[in-house]
Amino acid sequence: MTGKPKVQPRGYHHGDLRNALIIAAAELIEESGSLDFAMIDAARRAGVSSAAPYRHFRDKAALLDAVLEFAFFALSQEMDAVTRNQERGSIEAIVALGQAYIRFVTGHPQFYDLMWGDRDKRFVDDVENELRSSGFYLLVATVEAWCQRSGRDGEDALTLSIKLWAMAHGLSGIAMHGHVERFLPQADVYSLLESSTQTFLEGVRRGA
Amino acid sequence: MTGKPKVQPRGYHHGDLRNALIIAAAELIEESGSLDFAMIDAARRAGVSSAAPYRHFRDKAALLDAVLEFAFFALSQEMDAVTRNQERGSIEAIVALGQAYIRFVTGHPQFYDLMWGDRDKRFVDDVENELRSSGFYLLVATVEAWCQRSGRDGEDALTLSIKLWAMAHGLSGIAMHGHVERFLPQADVYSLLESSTQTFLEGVRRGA
DNA sequence: CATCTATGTTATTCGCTCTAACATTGGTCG
DNA sequence: CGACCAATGTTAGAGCGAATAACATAGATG
Repeated sequence: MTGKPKVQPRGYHHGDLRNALIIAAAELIEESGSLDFAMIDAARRAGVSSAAPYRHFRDKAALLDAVLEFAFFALSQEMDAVTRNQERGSIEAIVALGQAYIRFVTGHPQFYDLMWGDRDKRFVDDVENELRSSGFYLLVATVEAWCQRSGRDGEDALTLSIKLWAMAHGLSGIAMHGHVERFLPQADVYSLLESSTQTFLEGVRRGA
Repeated sequence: MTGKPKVQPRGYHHGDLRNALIIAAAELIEESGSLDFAMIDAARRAGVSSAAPYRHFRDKAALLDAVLEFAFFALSQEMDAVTRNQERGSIEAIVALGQAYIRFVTGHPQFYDLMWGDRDKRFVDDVENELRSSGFYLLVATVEAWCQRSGRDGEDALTLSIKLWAMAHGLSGIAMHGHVERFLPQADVYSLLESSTQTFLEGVRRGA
């Protein structure tokens, strides 16, 4: 997280316990497929006692928040990577962003639960907002470019982006719960997003 | 749930404890805004001891499943009610269904967490699928009617319905997390859905 | 090198889920 | 009609995990 190199001090003091705990928690979440891991297991995995984590995190929710921050960072990284291979302002670029979103979210269902689960438990701090926005504004910029290229300068790129985000987000959730398989066994969620996006943007072009 | 009348037996045996617990749990979830209620509180609220619930539910997850079933039932009821006031096969009918979905989901965020949270904890039984489908097939029927009216008989109503569901579902989640307020303070989620739907269906009409 | 603070440990408390063993009662069948 | 028994309730308590308190160690700093 902080970029410090991983070392093996093995002394009384761990040296990088905070990050070790975040990684341990993320692993436990990934392995169990649930957010209900035991604090003591994360501690054990990091090689410390059950009380040690509380020097770095006020409580379990705080550790989960750190994992959440990590997840948002990873997501925005992947979205960022994807835009590099796409022509600026093309429909393909917009589709690729949505597909990256779906790929990340369905590939890490536990992170999805963290990111979109219970709202109240989470202190929606600046970091989260910033990271979340960084991914979102990538989409906004792409949509703005598309508007210009399509001669629809008057269009509100922000509103359009929210709607496109909703499409990708909605399809992710539906796919993750197996509803795509259930109702459209022959379809896959990535092509659903592609055709949805094309249909929608065609509607925008037509001024609807 | 079972339709039995609510009575006041007040004896050693409760008489309708199973339903009383479901209601108590739903209330606690609603009040606390979280799924982490204590089993003993639900029991207390129903007027029984802490062990009594386990005669009716194997564990807490089973009680949550019952609440989930109730939530799906309530959702499909609301969607059903909405179609009655709409012209069959109109865009308005489709929009109204989506808005009912959003209204239910954002109005009961805790139910949303139940319905769309952790997948593994939940035994996805037939009842859930049936109820979930009953709401979904309401949409499918409406979309089919719209296709006919719009002279687009060849269109796959099922695929279209999944995409429309995704729009409503995605907007719900985004709105619930305050992102609509954050990014589009002057907008509201219901009109976003309306314009999204219109744009999308215009794209479909154009054959995109 | 003395000390101070960050970070770790062990021991413990507390709350909650779930089970065990026992109690009550309403329905059923001789 | 009355004896039984299955369903449904009760109290007691085991066991787990979160969080805290009191104590220990060591790495940094003057």
